[in-house]
Amino acid sequence: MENYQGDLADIVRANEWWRRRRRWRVFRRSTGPGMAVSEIRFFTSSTCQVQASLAPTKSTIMMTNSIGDTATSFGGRGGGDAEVRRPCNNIFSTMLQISPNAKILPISLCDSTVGIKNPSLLPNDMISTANTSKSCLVENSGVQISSPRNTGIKRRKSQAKKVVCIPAPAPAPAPANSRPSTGEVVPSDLWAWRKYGQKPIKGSPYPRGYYRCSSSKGCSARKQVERSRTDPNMLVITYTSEHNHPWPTQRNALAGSTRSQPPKNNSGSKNSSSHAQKETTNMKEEHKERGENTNNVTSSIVRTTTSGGQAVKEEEMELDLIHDKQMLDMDEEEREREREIGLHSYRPALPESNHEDFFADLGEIEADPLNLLFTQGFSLDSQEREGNKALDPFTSLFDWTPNNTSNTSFGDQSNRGL
DNA sequence: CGCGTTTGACCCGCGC
DNA sequence: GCGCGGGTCAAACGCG
Repeated sequence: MENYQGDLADIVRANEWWRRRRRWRVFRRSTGPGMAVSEIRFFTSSTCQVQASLAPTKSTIMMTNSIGDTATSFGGRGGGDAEVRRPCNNIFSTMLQISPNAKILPISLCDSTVGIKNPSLLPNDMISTANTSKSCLVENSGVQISSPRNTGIKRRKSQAKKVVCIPAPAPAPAPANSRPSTGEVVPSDLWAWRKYGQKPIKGSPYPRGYYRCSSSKGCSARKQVERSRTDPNMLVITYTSEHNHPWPTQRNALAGSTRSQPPKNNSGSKNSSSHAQKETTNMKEEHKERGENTNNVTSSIVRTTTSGGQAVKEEEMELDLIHDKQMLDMDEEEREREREIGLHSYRPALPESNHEDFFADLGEIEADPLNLLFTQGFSLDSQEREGNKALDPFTSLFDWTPNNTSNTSFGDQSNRGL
């Protein structure tokens, strides 16, 4: 019960994030690169309140919620006012809207000082507070880079890396019929990862898991997963190296995801489009069986420690890929609604220089099963979702209200071992 | 058989 | 030089 509020916040925070990503895409296309987010933090709950007051020389937005989390601030220039207050009776209902007159300086979402592409654009106080973000608190100094011991490349050298904070799924109890799990419950992403090690980290009660990409042989991409020592509710995922292969159109059969899931209620479908859905269905059922309070949602608060913007681009691609697919899957009416909303909302921006390449690259990305995972929840209105629950148990994950939070789940889509 | 996790051992960079 | 701590390897084993 202690995690209750935090989990709710996680869900809504994730919702906000995904919402924003979707809108931003529309927004960028409709208004050009003039407006971008300078800094944002989300502390939301069942009731979201967003206020924006944008003075000619400085803008400030305050967000408050019903559980006492506060304070989102933006800095920048421009004029205009915006105020949005709407109840979050559904996690998809919350949106942050800002006057189109607002002009906000561009940096990446949840960047810390090391991630801000152009810190000079930010007020000093904002830079300093970025490091204290409750929702994205990472120990920058703790990130170290590894390289194969036989490559001759020295370890701990600075190297492209990305640090992603997500709300940590509730630790999954080890299944009775298997070896106990000692690792994290890692939300799936679009790649297939194979765990190759785990180490206890000094000063942290939580071990760090080491994963490498198993989507393609020879891919040097790696990631480390650990709970934030400062905020155990957050998972810190550090990506290192780049994938040297295209996006997997289908995740490797069992890669880091479903092996432990109880199986086979045999819808029989083995096609790729049902894969993610199958995963989440299984995981949800698993949680149901355990009677867990599973409110966690995969969120995405991204920060990068690279300077060239490449890593950011990749991360944004990962996430926007999902959005794009969502857009494709939306019916026309929904898309129209998205466009309208998009004109009055904003989302974090990529570094200005990457806009063109970024969108160009998007075209090369293929659909991924995970898209479907999100698409269901985002593209249907509540009535439609209600009607689809029977077909897609996962859909109900997103049909969140303050009254039914005890049976939703999202985060625990990785296997038992993590 | 292929792919996954687990886990102890080993390697290596870094600080003292 | 030495010890510590983090990163990786690889054997053992599970699962489909």
